[in-house]
Amino acid sequence: MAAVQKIKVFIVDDHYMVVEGIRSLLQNENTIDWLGHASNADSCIAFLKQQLPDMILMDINMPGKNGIELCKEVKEKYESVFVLGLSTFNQQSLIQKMMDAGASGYVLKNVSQPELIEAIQSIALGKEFLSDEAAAILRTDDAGTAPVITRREKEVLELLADGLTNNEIAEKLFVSAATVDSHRKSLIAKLNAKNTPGLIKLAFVHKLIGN
Amino acid sequence: MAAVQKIKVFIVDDHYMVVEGIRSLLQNENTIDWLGHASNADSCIAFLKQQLPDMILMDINMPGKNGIELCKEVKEKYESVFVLGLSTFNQQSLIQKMMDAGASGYVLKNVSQPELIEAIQSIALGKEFLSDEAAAILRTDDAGTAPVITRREKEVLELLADGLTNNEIAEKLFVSAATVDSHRKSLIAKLNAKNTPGLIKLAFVHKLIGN
DNA sequence: TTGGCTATCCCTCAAAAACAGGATATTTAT
DNA sequence: ATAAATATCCTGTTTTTGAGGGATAGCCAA
Repeated sequence: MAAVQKIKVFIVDDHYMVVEGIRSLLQNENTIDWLGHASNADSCIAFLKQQLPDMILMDINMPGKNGIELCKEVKEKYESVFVLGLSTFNQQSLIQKMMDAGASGYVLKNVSQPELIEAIQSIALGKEFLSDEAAAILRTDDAGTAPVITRREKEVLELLADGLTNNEIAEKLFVSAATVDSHRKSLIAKLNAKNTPGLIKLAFVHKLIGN
Repeated sequence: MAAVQKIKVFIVDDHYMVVEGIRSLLQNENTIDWLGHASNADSCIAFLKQQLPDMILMDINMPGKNGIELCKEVKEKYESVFVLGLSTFNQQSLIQKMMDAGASGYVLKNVSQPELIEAIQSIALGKEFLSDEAAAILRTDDAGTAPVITRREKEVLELLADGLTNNEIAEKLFVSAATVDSHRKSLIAKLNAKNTPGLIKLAFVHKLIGN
């Protein structure tokens, strides 16, 4: 199982201390070769034009273009490069989006050194790797709870959150108040809320609105 | 300005890679002495019973007891220990809360090595230190928007977010519905909301409730 | 000690939302 | 092509809210 060729990894993370931490976690691992790091998506893309790593460890939460978009872009242009998502957050939706974007794995930033190395080595062999916690979250999945709302419902939801009444929303969307009301009702039903204030809270909890 | 005595620092952060990163950033700095790290508030408290550092670098976002509560506890028990808050997030309310809790400084996790060292050294001299970004945020401050709500209002707010009506909340809190209503109204006034759904959104935006 | 904030309670009236039924086109997906 | 989901509109009744008021007692800080 001796490594004939080192796994060339590149890091994208806007937190220098995290980059340093990863470097430190990997520096004594002789199957892994550290190519460098970028602190944002654009630098990463620029780097890839010069040199191709085997794998990119990619933070999901970055200012500007986030990890999910960057991952998509990388996989489109450089199909052979594996991506391992890194994040502070263990949210089902994030993990799902990252995997959908073409990532081969996902680990939380509280990952241990052995687990990180295991992740990198598995992925280099073409496998998928989810940290135990991430896998658990994907399983525990709120599949049933997963709220799927329509475009129109989302519009109404946002306006409700802004404090508009049915009538005001109706005017804004050029439909009748009854229509708005029925969208509201179906939102309440879908998210299993008791009323509109409760709906707004659940919308935040489920990340349907944010900001 | 040669250091007669090294500054003894201790780290509390649940992300091992961040701990490693900080260690790496500080390891060649001979004015700083690394005492160790804890990955949660309880371990930190346990450590302090044995040895007192000059300063604790403390992550704000941790599972269990968060950095703000931990900071308060530390400052109550060990007044002389300085606390430097660390966070991914540059939110006005977080920074404010951390400083109110007794922290001597706040830096974002994307801090550079020189800035981190400068922060530690300034704080060790008894000064306050805010990273440029953090300071800017405190200034840009939504001073007018800064929502200060009372304990009772927060209780009512949370129950409203859970979808309870005035009457239901009144029963739960053993007060009259009119009382609940007046708390609700003052919340709406304080947060400058248009109605209850809008209030819930703003409560999330201002981090008065979460989850 | 005095003034301000908090928490509590009360009132009215109109507007809005919650609840409970339906109905009918138009997409969308299988 | 057909079924399911979506978007639209309707009519009721009951409950809650929003927007005005105002009042009292306790507590804390200047």
